[in-house]
Amino acid sequence: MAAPTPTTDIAVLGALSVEPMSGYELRGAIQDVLGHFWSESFGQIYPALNRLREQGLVAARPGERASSSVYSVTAQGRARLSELLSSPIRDRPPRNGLMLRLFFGRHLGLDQCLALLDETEAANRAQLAHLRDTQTEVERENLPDAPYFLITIDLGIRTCEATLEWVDDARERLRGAEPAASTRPRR
Amino acid sequence: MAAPTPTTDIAVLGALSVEPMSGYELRGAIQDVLGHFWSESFGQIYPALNRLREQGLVAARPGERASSSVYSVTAQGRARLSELLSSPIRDRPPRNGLMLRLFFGRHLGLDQCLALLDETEAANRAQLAHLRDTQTEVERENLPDAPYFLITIDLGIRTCEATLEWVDDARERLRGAEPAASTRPRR
DNA sequence: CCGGCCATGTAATGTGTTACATGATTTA
DNA sequence: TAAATCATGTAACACATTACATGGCCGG
Repeated sequence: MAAPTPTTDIAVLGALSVEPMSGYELRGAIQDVLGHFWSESFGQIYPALNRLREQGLVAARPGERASSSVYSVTAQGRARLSELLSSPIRDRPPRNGLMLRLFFGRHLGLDQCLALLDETEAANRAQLAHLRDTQTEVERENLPDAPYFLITIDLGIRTCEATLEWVDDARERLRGAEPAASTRPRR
Repeated sequence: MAAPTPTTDIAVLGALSVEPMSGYELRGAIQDVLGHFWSESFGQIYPALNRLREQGLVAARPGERASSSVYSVTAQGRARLSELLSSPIRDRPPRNGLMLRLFFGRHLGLDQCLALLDETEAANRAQLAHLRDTQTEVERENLPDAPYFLITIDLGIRTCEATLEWVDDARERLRGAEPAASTRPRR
């Protein structure tokens, strides 16, 4: 029902411009490589592929498996991609659940705030490791897109690093602000 | 129509717990103070306030103006806030339009990529200045919430700083990768 | 031969913004 | 007195996820 929006088209045309693949693989590729700043679900991808095919922006050829298709970008599709990339950026307003909870953390309690910081640390360490792996892989492959891929990865890495430094600092600050709260027994 | 979700309730109850205010002021407060990580529209706020009032979580008293109400959190509301703050975080998957465009920046062209970096720099400088102002203000007011407010502001500042450093680096990298493209006259 | 992955697709549902409608109050 | 701001609220729309449904293929 929901006609996918132009932004989904950018992700789909862009990913297919790097390498032709099936809708299923497309989802995986977007998750793996663009996962730290983008996401697409099957509910968006399949309708988008069909629509883009009807518009002549992608071409489908039978895949190895009977039920699968391999999609590739047509010349028109490349033109459309350039056009879409120039279109104004309209991001949804931010909604960061972690920050919201920490902001009102006084009502949550010190222990739970520290637990949130622990989770954040773990998530960012994992993310950082994944980004470094991807970085190494991209550097090895020597694609024409490499400089562009690498700067986006670099921002991800810097953001993770800044967040990890912040976690350490935030922990100390919260412990300092309410020294006895976490160890005080309930009377 | 759309029943506001629990996350809106956190923002509304949390903001009102700091200081009672009208729905209109609530929007402004969320924009000013939580704006770098959260957002609520009137279409969410007003239905939420009415629902929370029916549930006895907030109380409304007439404001200075005839058509306005000042909402404050009740004891039940405070309990509910603590509960909501402990609920699992379910963020929407990320969708960063800038990163998406830079990732496929080869199809956009060097000049437009550099323009995107310029916009990013300007936006982050402005954001950083605003965060520093807010930081100073919070430190001056000496609220019990201050430590929690300050750590969220600090993450914002660190993220801006990291992004600004990244912009410089990204510019150099892109210029180095396609040295002649930006100055080459069209034949 | 069965569990898990590959593969496609649709319908229902949730979530949230934008646009619209209305009117009081303040300020220039 | 006109424009801007304060103030509340609803309806329509846009966007995306989740759940569901279906079936082929492969390895153990």
